[in-house]
Amino acid sequence: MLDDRKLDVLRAIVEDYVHTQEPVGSKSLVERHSLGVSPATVRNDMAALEEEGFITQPHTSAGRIPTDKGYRLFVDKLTSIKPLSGAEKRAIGTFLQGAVDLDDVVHRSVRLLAQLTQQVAIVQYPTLARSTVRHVEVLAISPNRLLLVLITSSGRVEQRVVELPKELDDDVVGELRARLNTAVVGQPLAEAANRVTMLPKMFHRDDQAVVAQIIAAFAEAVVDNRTDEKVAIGGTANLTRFGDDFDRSIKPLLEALEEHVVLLKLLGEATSASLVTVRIGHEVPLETLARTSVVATGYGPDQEPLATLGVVGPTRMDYPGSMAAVTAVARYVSQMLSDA
Amino acid sequence: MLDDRKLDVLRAIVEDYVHTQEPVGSKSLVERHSLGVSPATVRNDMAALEEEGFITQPHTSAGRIPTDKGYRLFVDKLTSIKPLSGAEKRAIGTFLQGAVDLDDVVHRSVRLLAQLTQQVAIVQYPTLARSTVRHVEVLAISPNRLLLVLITSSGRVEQRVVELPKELDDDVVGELRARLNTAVVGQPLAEAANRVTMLPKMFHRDDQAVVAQIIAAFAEAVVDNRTDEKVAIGGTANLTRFGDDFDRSIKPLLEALEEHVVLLKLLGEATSASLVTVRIGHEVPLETLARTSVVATGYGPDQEPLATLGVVGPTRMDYPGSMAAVTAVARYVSQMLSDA
DNA sequence: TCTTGGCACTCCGAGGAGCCGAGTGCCAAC
DNA sequence: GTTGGCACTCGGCTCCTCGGAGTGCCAAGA
Repeated sequence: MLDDRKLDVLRAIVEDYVHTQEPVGSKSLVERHSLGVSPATVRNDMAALEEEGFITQPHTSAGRIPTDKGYRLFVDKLTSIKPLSGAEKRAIGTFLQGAVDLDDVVHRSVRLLAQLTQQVAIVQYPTLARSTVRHVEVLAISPNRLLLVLITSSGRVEQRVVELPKELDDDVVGELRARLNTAVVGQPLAEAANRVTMLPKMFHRDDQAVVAQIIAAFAEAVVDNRTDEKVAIGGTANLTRFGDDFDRSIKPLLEALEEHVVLLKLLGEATSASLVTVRIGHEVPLETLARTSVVATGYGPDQEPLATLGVVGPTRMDYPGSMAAVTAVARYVSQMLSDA
Repeated sequence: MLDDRKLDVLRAIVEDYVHTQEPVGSKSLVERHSLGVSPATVRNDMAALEEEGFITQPHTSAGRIPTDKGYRLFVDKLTSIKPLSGAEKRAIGTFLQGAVDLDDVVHRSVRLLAQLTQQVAIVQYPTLARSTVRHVEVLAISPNRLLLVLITSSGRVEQRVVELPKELDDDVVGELRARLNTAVVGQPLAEAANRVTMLPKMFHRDDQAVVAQIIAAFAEAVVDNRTDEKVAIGGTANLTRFGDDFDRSIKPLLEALEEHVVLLKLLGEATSASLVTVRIGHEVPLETLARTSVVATGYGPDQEPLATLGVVGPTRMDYPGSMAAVTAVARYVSQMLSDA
């Protein structure tokens, strides 16, 4: 039904349309690609492809543009991730080199990704959920104020200030620190909250109320999944490059970018670090973004996907290039996290 | 030269134009405002105002629109900051209530500001430069890795991981922590770096090299002014509301929003917390943003402006409203920082 | 001297006609 | 199955017209 030449035609249409952003006709197609057949033949193939729903024409007597289904086939079957140029690889290395902390890594990654793909880039912070507690610190920063610092295996540092109803002895603070650490260090965060519930009982009766309060704050800091919701965004200026027909999609996209919760839905679950997920047009879980595609992949140290990163752009985008950039950046970042 | 009525006319023009976004003519002006004179008279005044450069007409036989100079006069002389409605005040309170840490405060502020003004909001993180050291913590998080945590009076927490060439005794770490704290607690950050230079000499000869390295990392973390450059942005989706003629300004603005360094130039120096700065059109320090205005003010605990926050929008914006929102949010945030 | 009504003039922008060209579908021939 | 030919469609460009909003100026009135 769809022989090789028809697929070639589809591929050519996608490539041309992505490049020119204009409906592509049979004549220009045979001119720009050496298909070895005449425009009339291509027209026949196009009719077949349209019949199958892979392409469509904006109006009679215009060229064809790919449908979401067409892009889908293109991504699945007709292209492979194109390797990055040496220059690009080097750019990734130098760009990410010299990041001083997790924050820095994330920020550099978004910028890099935005620049490589000329699209909007999104990088989710490594989720706390699957990482473990590396250290907990308890500090009295003033007589009736305590600072809890939680350091995770993914290099993330969470802090929380706790107001105390009464002053706490240094000894008690020290004891608390020791007990907290023995209880939770090495534990996954999900588990940590459970491990500390019994701690207050181990303190002197007079202190139990206060300690319980601190522990509660700690548990909250651990459980609180706001941390998972943290994302960095870059390349919004590229939105203007999408131009013309995509204009009306800019607003909903900008709105989505502001709502981190929505954004994470866009990115989707962190998939294995080596797989890249492509969602095209209506496959995106937001009706308002029907003309938008998302290319994303998971990343994290030791092949374990802790978070997701990716790019967002018009359905008419350079899929091979984006997929290559996304996977490459994910690989580099994962590696940096493994080292750290 | 410019009698009261002419100023009234200018005010009316600005208000109408901001409201309708269309050039305003003499007739509609007398209809919508009770100026007590005929359109012909208004026309004469308009001619005078145009002569002086306060208004202009996009083309012959169109209404008038304010020039930057006109907005300037409007902001300086013709309007006062309009008080927020009770609902808005309450919104500010509830919105900022329950912020758990500095990060949270900043993010909530920026969202709030964007929502109140329906424009793009920018909030700079409190600069470290003028705050003082509240506490320094030194933690061995693994045998040859140390974590430095720096807590500032503005509630900000900076951390830095230091790789050690050799293992350090717990005693030494403890000593280092103690010495560091006595040396720098209460000092302004700018001073802190100087205070620690002599510290390594106070340690046992064997440890001096390692300690020097740690101290260097500490000094770097303190001096490093990347922290000043941190800003939060919100309300970019509002960009699409500006519409029509502002469209071509969107791209440069988005680009500026991505470059935090540029952004800070936009916001300008942190002024006294009670003063609000307005930059109109070409007064903005970026030629590409000639159709853009910035309303900003400093904020910080105890009337001391540590950072700047504000909104960015088209020159044709609601200045009184924006000024009110900016000052109100700044006041609330400052208060929260004082409490904390 | 300022204000007002009147009047001629300008010019933008909406709406419509007409043309051009790219592109299609179909058909008959190879 | 492929190709050239041909009639047809229709969007977009240009050109034109026309109405209306708005102006500037002037002469008369307060």
